[in-house]
Amino acid sequence: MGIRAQQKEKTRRALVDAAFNQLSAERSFSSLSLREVAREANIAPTSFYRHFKDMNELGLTMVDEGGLTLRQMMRKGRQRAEAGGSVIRISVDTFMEVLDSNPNVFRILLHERSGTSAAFRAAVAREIEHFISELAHYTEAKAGRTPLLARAQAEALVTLVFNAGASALDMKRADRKILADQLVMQLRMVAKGAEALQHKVEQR
Amino acid sequence: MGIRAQQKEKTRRALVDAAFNQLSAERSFSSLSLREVAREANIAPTSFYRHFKDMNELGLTMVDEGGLTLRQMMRKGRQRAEAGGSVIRISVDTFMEVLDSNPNVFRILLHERSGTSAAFRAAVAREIEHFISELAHYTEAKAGRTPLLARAQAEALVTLVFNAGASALDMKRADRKILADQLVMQLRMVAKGAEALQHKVEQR
DNA sequence: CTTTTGAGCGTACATCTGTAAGCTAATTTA
DNA sequence: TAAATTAGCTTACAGATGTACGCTCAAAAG
Repeated sequence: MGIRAQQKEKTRRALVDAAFNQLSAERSFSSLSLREVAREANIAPTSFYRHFKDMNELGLTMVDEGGLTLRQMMRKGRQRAEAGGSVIRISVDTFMEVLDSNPNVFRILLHERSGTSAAFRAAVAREIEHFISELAHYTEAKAGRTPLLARAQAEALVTLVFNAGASALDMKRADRKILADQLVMQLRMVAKGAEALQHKVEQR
Repeated sequence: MGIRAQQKEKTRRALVDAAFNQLSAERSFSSLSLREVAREANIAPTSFYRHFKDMNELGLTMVDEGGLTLRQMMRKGRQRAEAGGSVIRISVDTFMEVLDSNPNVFRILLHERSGTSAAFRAAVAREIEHFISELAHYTEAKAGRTPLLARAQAEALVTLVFNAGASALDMKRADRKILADQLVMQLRMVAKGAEALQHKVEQR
């Protein structure tokens, strides 16, 4: 890569990082202005356009990147689980750790999931869909679920985890522990319930 | 009520209604400006302040009002269920009807739940808490659940319903039907699972 | 070495925002 | 009836925003 392309990539990263850094509990992506992001990245407002068509394009980039980050971290967690222990417990713990170390990555997904841009909502839905289908295949294989049941179960699990994540963002460490315990209980409910429904189907 | 107070109330309603009307899939409350709302309500921008301290105060009013509306409609649905039939099925159907007739009421709750204002998030959480505790008491009484279990179950149910509601907002009637069926399945999972966990506790 | 390219900059402008100040006119109070 | 209150208005201003336009100057291409 030439010097020029290298520098451009660096600036692009500065823009993405600047935007991520400006996210917080009080600041959503859609409330960021092009000028603010450019300022934080130390470039002139108009130079922004050398990298992204508009703020929308930057935001979608962030959603994609965020989804990828999240999935990679969860995958690492699953590897830990294969060494033994409750899959549910370990997955929840991993998720909470991700939340702790990358809150803004989670924030943009969480917020834009119910945001005002159809493109953003679709992008987030796509990321979440990755989680769901990965999980559905897992339970279909490991627990021998009907595809329909596996899908419903996976979706319920992901929904509960995501939702708990949203609550956790506003909490201190101690309260998160309680939340995590309750989440584990809820996930077990779904697992047990799916099993019961599965048996019902098999009895016919 | 004097003529003056009556007119004032009328204008206040016009403001609230104007704000609700401007909400849509592409427009969240936080993206509305004071001037826009005033324009839609046919008053001068500065007259807004005769009714609300700022947009925040209007928004919190809307959240409270919206939560109340939602609860009232769900209560009516529960009365229908007492005449016989699956509580889960009827509740889901009622919820979908509410969504269809008052999408913007649901939108503000949904969006501000993960919004950037702590006050809004707290207000929405309070409204949701009403649903959860009502439901928890119900299952504690009807199904004899442990308080802890009842709480976790109720929270899971409400989470799943709310989340399905969010997805439904983007769907056409036919797809909503499928979604509703899957939601019913998920709610049954949770109910069955909670039952199973309850038995486990009782066996000791 | 000469030419082309393009990242980043400064200036400029039209538009929108929240809200301060002070007026009007109708209702309410005394 | 006279005085006080107040909902709503007009005017005004400072600040922020997105982005069009044209320049510079270092890197890349030839």
